[in-house]
Amino acid sequence: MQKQDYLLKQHKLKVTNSRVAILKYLEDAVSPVDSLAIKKHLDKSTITTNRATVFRILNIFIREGIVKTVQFNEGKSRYELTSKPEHHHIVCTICGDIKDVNVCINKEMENTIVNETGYRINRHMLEFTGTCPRCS
Amino acid sequence: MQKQDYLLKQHKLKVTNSRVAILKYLEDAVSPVDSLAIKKHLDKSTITTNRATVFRILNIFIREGIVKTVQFNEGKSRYELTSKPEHHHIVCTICGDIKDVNVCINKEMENTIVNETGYRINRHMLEFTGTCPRCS
DNA sequence: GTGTTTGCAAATCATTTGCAGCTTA
DNA sequence: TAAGCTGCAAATGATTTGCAAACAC
Repeated sequence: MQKQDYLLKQHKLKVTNSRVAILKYLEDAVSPVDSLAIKKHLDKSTITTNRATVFRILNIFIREGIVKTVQFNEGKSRYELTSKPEHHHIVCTICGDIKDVNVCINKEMENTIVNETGYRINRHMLEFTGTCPRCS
Repeated sequence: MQKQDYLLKQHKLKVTNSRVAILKYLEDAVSPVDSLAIKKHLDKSTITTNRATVFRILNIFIREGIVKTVQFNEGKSRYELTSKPEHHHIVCTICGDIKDVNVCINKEMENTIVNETGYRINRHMLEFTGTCPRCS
């Protein structure tokens, strides 16, 4: 039994080719991928999946907390595994390349916000925009 | 001459009712608004504007650097004036309420990223998610 | 076997575009 | 008047949904 099968079973989800393949693809992805990239990847393999199915699978994964979305002002969502170590992204405004960055917000900052707004904080998201070495 | 007229002229844009009204609405907005909220606001006044026109105006303002977009994983864009002092947002996952927060990334952090990735940084975006005092 | 998934086609939602008529400068 | 705007309707692109057939367990 593959580890993807195991993860699916843990969440009481049926093990299907598309789901396993999508999980594998997300594990290998070096940056958040969009639904079309997932679809194209599957098309290259023996597994043919419908676009609607890709979205349905992704939404189930999101509901289960396996996947989360990121949006980079592209008018579409990108998806990545929540199990990836916490990180943020920097996007090249010229070529669209996305890299992970490992800086993070400190507790002190969060406390300031809690005091300022009265909100309880669950998550935060940090995104940088700039030009990559090649495009600079 | 109103200050909105002046701003439009500075950018060599013709002064029209819709443009002035959208600028005013954005000035009064306490958090980023979406295209529909803008349209509804205009409908309540004497100015009737087409949805397409709202988008066209917003895109011109973005091109001119008067307005910028923010996205909160809602599948749509929100808009705010770039002239607002630099700030970030915290979004309530329950009621969707959005508040400004005033913490910011420090230089040190940016330097770390520059060294780590080789990217040149133009902008950054910080977003917190949590529950507002009322929903907590 | 039965409840879950999937494919397909149609629907929806945000946003964009072509074109003809109207307005601002 | 001319370039720049706008309305309208149709196009686009991402995502969702209804329904009937196929599949996992």
